[in-house]
Amino acid sequence: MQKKEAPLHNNLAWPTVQRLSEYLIILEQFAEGGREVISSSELAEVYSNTPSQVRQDIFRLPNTGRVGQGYRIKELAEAIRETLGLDSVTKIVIVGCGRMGMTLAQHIPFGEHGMKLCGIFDNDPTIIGLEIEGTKVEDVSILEKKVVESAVSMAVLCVPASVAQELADRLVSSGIKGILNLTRQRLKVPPGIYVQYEQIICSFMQLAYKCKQSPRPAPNL
Amino acid sequence: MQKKEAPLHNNLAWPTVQRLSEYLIILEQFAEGGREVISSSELAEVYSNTPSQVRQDIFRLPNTGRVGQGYRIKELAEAIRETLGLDSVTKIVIVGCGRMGMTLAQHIPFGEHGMKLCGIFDNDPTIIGLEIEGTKVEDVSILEKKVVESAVSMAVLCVPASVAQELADRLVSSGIKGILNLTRQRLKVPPGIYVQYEQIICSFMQLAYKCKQSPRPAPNL
DNA sequence: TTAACATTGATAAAATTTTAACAGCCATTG
DNA sequence: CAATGGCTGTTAAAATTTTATCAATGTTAA
Repeated sequence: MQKKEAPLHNNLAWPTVQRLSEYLIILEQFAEGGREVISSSELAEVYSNTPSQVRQDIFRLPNTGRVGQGYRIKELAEAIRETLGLDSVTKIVIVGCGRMGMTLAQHIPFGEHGMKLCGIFDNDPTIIGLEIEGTKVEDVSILEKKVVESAVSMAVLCVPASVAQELADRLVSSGIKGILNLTRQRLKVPPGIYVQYEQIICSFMQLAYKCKQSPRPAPNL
Repeated sequence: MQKKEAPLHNNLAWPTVQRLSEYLIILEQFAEGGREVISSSELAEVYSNTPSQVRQDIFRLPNTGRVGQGYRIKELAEAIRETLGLDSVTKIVIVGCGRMGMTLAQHIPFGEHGMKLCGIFDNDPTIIGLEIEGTKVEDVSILEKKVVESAVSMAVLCVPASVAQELADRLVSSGIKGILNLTRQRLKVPPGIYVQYEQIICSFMQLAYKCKQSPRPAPNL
């Protein structure tokens, strides 16, 4: 069976993109553990979906698995990175260094995923100047200057909701391409600019819905 | 036009549940601002989808909008809360009070969304005893006892990946129903227990994919 | 060498989700 | 009071996404 040529303009379905990013995390962990090969059914087991869906997701990738053998973990991970656009460095800034911004700055292994943290900005004089994970917090007044200078392409927005739109506008006018929005403010941006909303409270609500489907089980200690 | 009776066993499509939780945040903001009524097209505009989809999502809710008038914001919000299971109090614990756990404890307005934070647990003696937003951090060794006692139904997991599965097991055996997992460890849980994964790094990757679709625009200052 | 086995790549069918269309209702206006 | 306009509830069609199926292929064992 011959693998069809990968289409040049690879347009993946959004649910597929979401799963691929999660597969990548799983693959990286397997790789750390020294595993070299994984089958679609094993990945499906860990991810809690079906082998068929895993194969369908991987099907669009440039990579080739080995029929009868499974996938080389490193090759597959690389193929996912490439497809997601993580093979070349993505420059990022964090806007708002309150509790959440600071936590993200310290918590997220940007470097491990093809991203480079190029700046952290805040307007609080007691925070400006602090060094977090090797990056100094700068005054938000020089945000535009820095974003343009470094040609930053993505921003994380962790400011109070009341100023979120204003800062989004400033980021957009500085040429930013995507915003990861952790505020509860919906943002209005021009076409071609992408906003990804990340509201943990919504995840709670969604989990609450799942939990409602059946009664709480008895403890089993 | 007569509204059909709401089906008793209201089973919503998952994408619908996701959107409803986000609509709720938007509605709450409009309500704060003093607005009383909203139309499907207005909500669609803010959310960036279509009026048709908004109406389709709302269609399954027990609530009734007013034909020709739009939706009463408070009624609609209440209907969403009810449907999502946020009308009765959901008891929650936070497991792991490192940087992320602490940030969540301080950052998330549990009370405003029908949830009650019933405990924060860690194993670090320098952290145990701290009081965060009115809740004392307790020793994780009494986790099971507390979860059973208070009949807690959801947990947030913010521990190192290496101990995530172990703690998930302990939570499950204590009768927990749902886990919001912020670690990068995939969890294995029995059927009927729900895990919601929340990996910010994945949101970054997904945003990177969106951004890859078109080139970075020129700044426009 | 040949047969048995495991597992992918690919396609087709099934299921789900989104979009479109419109009748009916309420408020408002002339 | 009738006509107009705006917007929902509902259904049907279209599009997308998931699942099922199976031929093809490399590996291993007899």
